[in-house]
Amino acid sequence: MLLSQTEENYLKAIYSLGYANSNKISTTLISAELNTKASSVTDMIKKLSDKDLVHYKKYQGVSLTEIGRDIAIEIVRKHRLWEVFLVNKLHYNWDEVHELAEQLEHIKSETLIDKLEAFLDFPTHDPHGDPIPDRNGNIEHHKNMMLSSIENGDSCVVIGIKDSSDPFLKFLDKLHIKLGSHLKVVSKEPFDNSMLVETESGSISISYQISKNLFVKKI
Amino acid sequence: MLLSQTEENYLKAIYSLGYANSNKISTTLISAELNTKASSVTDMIKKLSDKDLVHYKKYQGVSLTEIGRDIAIEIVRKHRLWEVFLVNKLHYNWDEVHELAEQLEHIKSETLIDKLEAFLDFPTHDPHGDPIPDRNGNIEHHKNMMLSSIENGDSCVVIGIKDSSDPFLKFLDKLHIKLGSHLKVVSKEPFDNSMLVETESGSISISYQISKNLFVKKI
DNA sequence: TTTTATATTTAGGTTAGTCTAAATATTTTA
DNA sequence: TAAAATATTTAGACTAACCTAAATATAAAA
Repeated sequence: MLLSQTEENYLKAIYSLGYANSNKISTTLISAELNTKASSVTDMIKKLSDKDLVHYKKYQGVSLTEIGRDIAIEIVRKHRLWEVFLVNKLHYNWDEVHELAEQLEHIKSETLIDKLEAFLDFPTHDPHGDPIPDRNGNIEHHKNMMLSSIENGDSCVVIGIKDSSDPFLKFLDKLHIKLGSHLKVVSKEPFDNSMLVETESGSISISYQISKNLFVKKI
Repeated sequence: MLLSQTEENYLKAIYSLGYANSNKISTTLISAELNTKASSVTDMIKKLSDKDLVHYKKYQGVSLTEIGRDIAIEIVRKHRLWEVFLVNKLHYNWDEVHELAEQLEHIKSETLIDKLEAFLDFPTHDPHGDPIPDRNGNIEHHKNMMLSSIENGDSCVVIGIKDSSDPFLKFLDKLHIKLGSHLKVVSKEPFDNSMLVETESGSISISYQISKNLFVKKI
């Protein structure tokens, strides 16, 4: 199945939207994700449906077929492995790599990605803590524990970022919070759900906005 | 100047055709190089001319402007650095990397290629012996000495391949000839211009076809 | 449950890059 | 140098991916 970059981007968008939302994805959601118009999405969806990559009934939204999902996961795999390359080998910062990986993920080759994976020593997670699917499309599920759900007095390690947008990552840099950072919840403020947190470099106040976008593991 | 992949490919084609041929490149030559029709080339040339990337007068052929050549050289730089990455880091064979580099050379980034170059320890030549332009577009000129011009009894080292096509590279592999190989010309056959050559792994007969596609340095 | 608001699809148009076929230049050959 | 061959350009058409505006379907509110 030889797909255009655009087709691949649609599949990826439907895949990632399927996580946050139910299984049926609306035309408008996709158009928002891809910065296109709803009518363009309808066009493309018909095409993808003809190729049996999505299930589609007029006005009922879309979902990925098995083949469609396999392809989407492969693109995610490529994206995340390239991100590891850019950060670990070329020394980019974690907030600089997304756009570049969006380009690199579309490079077509039977062998490239497996060779890259070996070269990188089979990493399991990308620089934002997101799991990297293996070559068969198996992908670890994020345990859904956010910093916001940690109780007073408990400690945890940051293992992932939910919102990997540029400004959020830059903000975390400023707070000296990164993957692997140890955090101890000192107190929580019921009024605005903010929390006082002890980090390696001192105590800081963290808003609810932030705390519900950090994946953590209790220790 | 934000160019499409197609535009970049036209510039690259004109640049590399300009080497073998005179400075004015014909429509037909370009169409042969890019596997398109002459009429398509005319269309694109007008577009590139409007952008001041080529000099063009109807029926007179094209040549690159200074800007056009700068861009072409940058693409060549990207292509060759990616080839080094694929061979040195991902352990591809030298005959497997061209197509992949054709894709990778179009990745758009202000910083990527310089970081890649540093990561590769500033290589000066790609896996086929072609010189890598520096970031200012300076590129070493191949001294034009081919194996075919070496005299009886003289020795040389292979420093480059003129025709880097897949079958030719595979053939060299079979003869155990690679960059750095030492060759001694034992005798030349005036009839068909073939030559008897001593290599590290024995004596072989080399056709004129082959000998005029190998760049060498006398030792 | 009817009306209103919103979402989705259809119809028709645009641009980049390609094509074929026809028209026009240039070059070669006689 | 005139005729024939070849090269180049123009004209008109196609596809992918997008758009706007209008039409239709679904969902929400009165």
